[in-house]
Amino acid sequence: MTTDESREAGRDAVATPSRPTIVDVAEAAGVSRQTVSNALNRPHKVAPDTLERVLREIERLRFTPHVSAQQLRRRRASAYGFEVNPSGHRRLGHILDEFLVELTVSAPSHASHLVAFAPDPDDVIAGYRQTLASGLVDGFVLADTRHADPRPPWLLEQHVPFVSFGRVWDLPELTRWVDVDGHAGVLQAVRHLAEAGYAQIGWLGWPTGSPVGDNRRQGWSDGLAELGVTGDAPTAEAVQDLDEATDAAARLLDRLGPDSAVVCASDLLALGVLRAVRNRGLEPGRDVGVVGFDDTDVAAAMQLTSVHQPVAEAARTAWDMLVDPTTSPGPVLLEPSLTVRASSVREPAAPARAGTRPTAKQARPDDEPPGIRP
Amino acid sequence: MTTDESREAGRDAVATPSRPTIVDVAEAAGVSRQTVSNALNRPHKVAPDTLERVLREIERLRFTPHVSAQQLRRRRASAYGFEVNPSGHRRLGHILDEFLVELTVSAPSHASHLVAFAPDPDDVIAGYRQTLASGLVDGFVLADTRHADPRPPWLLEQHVPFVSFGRVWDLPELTRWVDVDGHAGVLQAVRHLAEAGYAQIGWLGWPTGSPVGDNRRQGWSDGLAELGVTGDAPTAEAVQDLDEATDAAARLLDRLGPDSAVVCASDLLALGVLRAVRNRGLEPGRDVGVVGFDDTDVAAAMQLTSVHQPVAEAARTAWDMLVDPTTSPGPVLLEPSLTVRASSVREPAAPARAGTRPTAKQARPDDEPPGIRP
DNA sequence: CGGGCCGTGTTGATCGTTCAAAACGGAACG
DNA sequence: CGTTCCGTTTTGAACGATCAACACGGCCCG
Repeated sequence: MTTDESREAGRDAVATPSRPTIVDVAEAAGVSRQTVSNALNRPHKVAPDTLERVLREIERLRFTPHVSAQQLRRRRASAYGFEVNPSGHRRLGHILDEFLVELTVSAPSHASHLVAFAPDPDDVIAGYRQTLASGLVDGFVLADTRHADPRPPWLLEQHVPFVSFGRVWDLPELTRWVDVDGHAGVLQAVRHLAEAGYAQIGWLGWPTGSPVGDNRRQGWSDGLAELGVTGDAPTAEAVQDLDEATDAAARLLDRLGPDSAVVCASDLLALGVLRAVRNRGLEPGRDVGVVGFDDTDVAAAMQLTSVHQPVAEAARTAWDMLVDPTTSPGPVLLEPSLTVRASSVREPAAPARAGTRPTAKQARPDDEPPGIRP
Repeated sequence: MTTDESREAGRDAVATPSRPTIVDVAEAAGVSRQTVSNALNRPHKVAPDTLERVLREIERLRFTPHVSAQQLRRRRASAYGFEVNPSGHRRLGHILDEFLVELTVSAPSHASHLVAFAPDPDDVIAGYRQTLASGLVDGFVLADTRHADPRPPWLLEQHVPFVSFGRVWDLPELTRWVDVDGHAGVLQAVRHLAEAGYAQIGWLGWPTGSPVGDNRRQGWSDGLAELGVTGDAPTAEAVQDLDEATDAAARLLDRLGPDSAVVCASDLLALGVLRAVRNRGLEPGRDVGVVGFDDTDVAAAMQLTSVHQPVAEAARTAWDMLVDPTTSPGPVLLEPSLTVRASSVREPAAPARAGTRPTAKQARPDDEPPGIRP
């Protein structure tokens, strides 16, 4: 057994600390390569005692199949690309970073992994084409889908598997996406505020035209309708800028009566409200209820009640739709939950307390980082 | 040429839209496989006219080498693992997410790519071992190194290539890391505040014992020494919690005179100062100077001056150290810059203005997100 | 009792590329 | 004119796994 000896020697010697291959396991277990392969991939086709013997040797030799070899032979990478965006990553909040983390966490349970890539902003499609053509990935997970997004049509045309976190707005016939129901989230917020006893509930959102923003605003007006509010309630608009948001919030507060509350399309807008409230010597929560959206770290830091997106669940759903195209092909709309903090609680002494809505949840201690992280 | 015909037919037919291989290019250019391979990997070993012909065919057929096949034959993945942490990702700020993005952006220029993985928190090393054993990666990029971190010793013992973003505290002999000079950053902050005219400069930091925090605090005391302050200046401590930070800041403000400023070990601590300042009816910047650390999105939103880490440069440096072990083996300590905003400017009318320190930079408009991002 | 079938295991071919070595043709040289 | 050498190109083998097909023995069945 020259091969055997040289291998064994090689493993012990300093020269070649090479990993064991399937052949090493086969020889050790006294079977052929294919049987080892079957033991891992089709255990039911292997006799029980043989199976046990092979698995024992696999364990003993710490054998792990070489992914590249598998990819080559199977003609499948079992990997998916995820675009990370070099620009715009200083946005408030990091839902997408969180989504990437959760995708990564769920990857092993689908025998897959995630490859990050950063396409050239001037030709995004080229980045996708290149990543795909190299055989590095089988498909993609899209996020941050926009109006007139070039990616979904191209992927569809190329028959490339993909899912999207966020509705694919331009292609209604495309159902392979998972999103968070912003409308429902804002509705919860309105109900919660009404229950907490605020007399009037205003809206601070983005200028109309953005699909996400319009959807959230609809949740607010539907919530008011549900409460029996008939006339038009006060609203204000601001783009994603704290100073503008503060000004808009101030105007909104002028038009709201005492004991009012404001629901916002984002945590940053809510931050503007907090600031405007404090500017006139009032206390968020006690005097004016405020609810944000996204439950970012800023919300946690500022004791801001906010609509929380179930990102981990979204990631799991995305994997399901991606790797098993037969099940759950349809769109999935996840219900967000409300993380209640001091900004929507009127009694100042009591700590943050959850509403009675089934989906409302209390801010848990581990929402805040436990230790010091620089 | 049966092979040729079937291939051509396969490409046109709906059945097999398979990617072109190196053999297709070879046949089209009238050379052998190896020559095509050489044209891409050793162009100098190919006759000029042949080279041109081959490259033209590569372009025409849109040939891209199959990464898995390369990895298998080269016995090298040209990929590196990056651990993403499922817990604790709700920390304030997202320096590490940003670092991941910048790593991804720089990856292609080193003919490499990044694979995200999430090890089991109960056995982190197992996750590293598994990822490595599968041949998916050649090494790792570490981040968030801690005291008593098990990863560096293990990687060293296994002779696995790695670099670290953040000093490897326990192994002084290990030099393969890049970090941001917190000491220098705080020093800049102190100089900037002194120049802006604040009479006294206090420190709000974490409890002593954390290497990062102690390093930053040292920058503050060295800065005061440089200014000729001899006695002990006021300091306070708080863990990473906004309420605690606010209380600590209030105590600190009691001990500081008028026209004072506070330098903080983190943006969250600085947020506490902002709050404490406003609680007593004062205005950050005009009445009390405040500087944070990390230049997170919160800092931008709250108009907080903060020490900015050159994350992109850190990522590039990390790649250099990782893939080319001959050059720059030593540790690299990068100089942060100061992003000046309203919280450290005394005249209320004037917009944020940079100090005269060469590394101080003004907050650029694109620090804030341009559009609406939900 | 011959043929088909089933459970189990083996062998040859293959995925697409690069390494190692050999082949080829022409120029330089003794 | 034979030999050596060099630049260029080609051929065989290998990386480590899986697919496809087949071999083998035992069992059932007509």
